[in-house]
Amino acid sequence: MRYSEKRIESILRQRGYKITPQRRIILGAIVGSHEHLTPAEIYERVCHEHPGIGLVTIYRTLEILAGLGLICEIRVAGNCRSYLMRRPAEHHHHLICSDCGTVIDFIDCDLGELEQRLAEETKFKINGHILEFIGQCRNCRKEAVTR
Amino acid sequence: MRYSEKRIESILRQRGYKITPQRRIILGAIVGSHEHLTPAEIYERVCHEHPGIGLVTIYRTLEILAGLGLICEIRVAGNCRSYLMRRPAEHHHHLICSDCGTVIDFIDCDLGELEQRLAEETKFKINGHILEFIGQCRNCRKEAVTR
DNA sequence: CTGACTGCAAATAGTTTGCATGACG
DNA sequence: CGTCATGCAAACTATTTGCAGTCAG
Repeated sequence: MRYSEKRIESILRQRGYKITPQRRIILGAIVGSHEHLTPAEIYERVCHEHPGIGLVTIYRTLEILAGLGLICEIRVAGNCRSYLMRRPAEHHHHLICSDCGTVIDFIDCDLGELEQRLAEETKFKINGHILEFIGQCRNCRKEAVTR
Repeated sequence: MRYSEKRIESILRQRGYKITPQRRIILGAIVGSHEHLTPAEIYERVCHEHPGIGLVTIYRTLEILAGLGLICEIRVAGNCRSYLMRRPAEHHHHLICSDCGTVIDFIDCDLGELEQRLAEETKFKINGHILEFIGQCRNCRKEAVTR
């Protein structure tokens, strides 16, 4: 259950954003990938189809999409962010390999009770949460052993 | 339950690191604060006591301390990291205000079962997790209303 | 003494902004 | 056609690295 490209375009149009070839191409790259992509990675992929596209445009497009909640932004080790198609309603989390950077998604977590308690104690209005497990994936475990 | 300055110095010495005045001052700043501090914030605080100390030295010291697990590194919105005294054994998490950046710590979470299930399913060796709730703190909620 | 540490300056990485040109609607 | 979007260049922020001088042990 992810938004289709068409669906996203229509949402953008509704909000008054224009559908430009660049935005189409960027969207295509994100929709067509199940991985997390950094702006730079998207840039590389997209250069083939549309040389001359600016990295800046990618940053700006990602910002809009993330602002509308159509993609989700995560922050991984190092200093860069990475974006991923959001699976709407399907709130999800990440399991990240600290060695190779592989990211696996999972959806269930049961934090409602904790969230409610925290909200009461702190008077925060809680809008969401980030849950990431960090570890070593199977491959990296093997390598670590044989090394 | 946090490490004392003395304790940290002795750990550093054990590992072959030298105890320099700069490291003492940096340590003092972290130990003396219950907030999360970015390298730049530490720099500012420390400048008064020791003008001429280099931001670089702070980065390098924080790297060592985090590497030894004596402080913990978090990544907040924006592109910067921030460090905090670690409370050893007292695994903790964050509640972050998306408006003003305030960070509140909390310690309990009950993810053991989920962690175990994920480990089985993915064959990861899970070493830890990051759990952060994002929301608006009481003050920022008020401001948002009156604005 | 000597290797580890410091601080400067410069390099790097990621991201943002100003601005003139271009194109969607 | 007006307004928003693009792409270049330059600015900015956070962080890292090279190097020569300095100091803890």
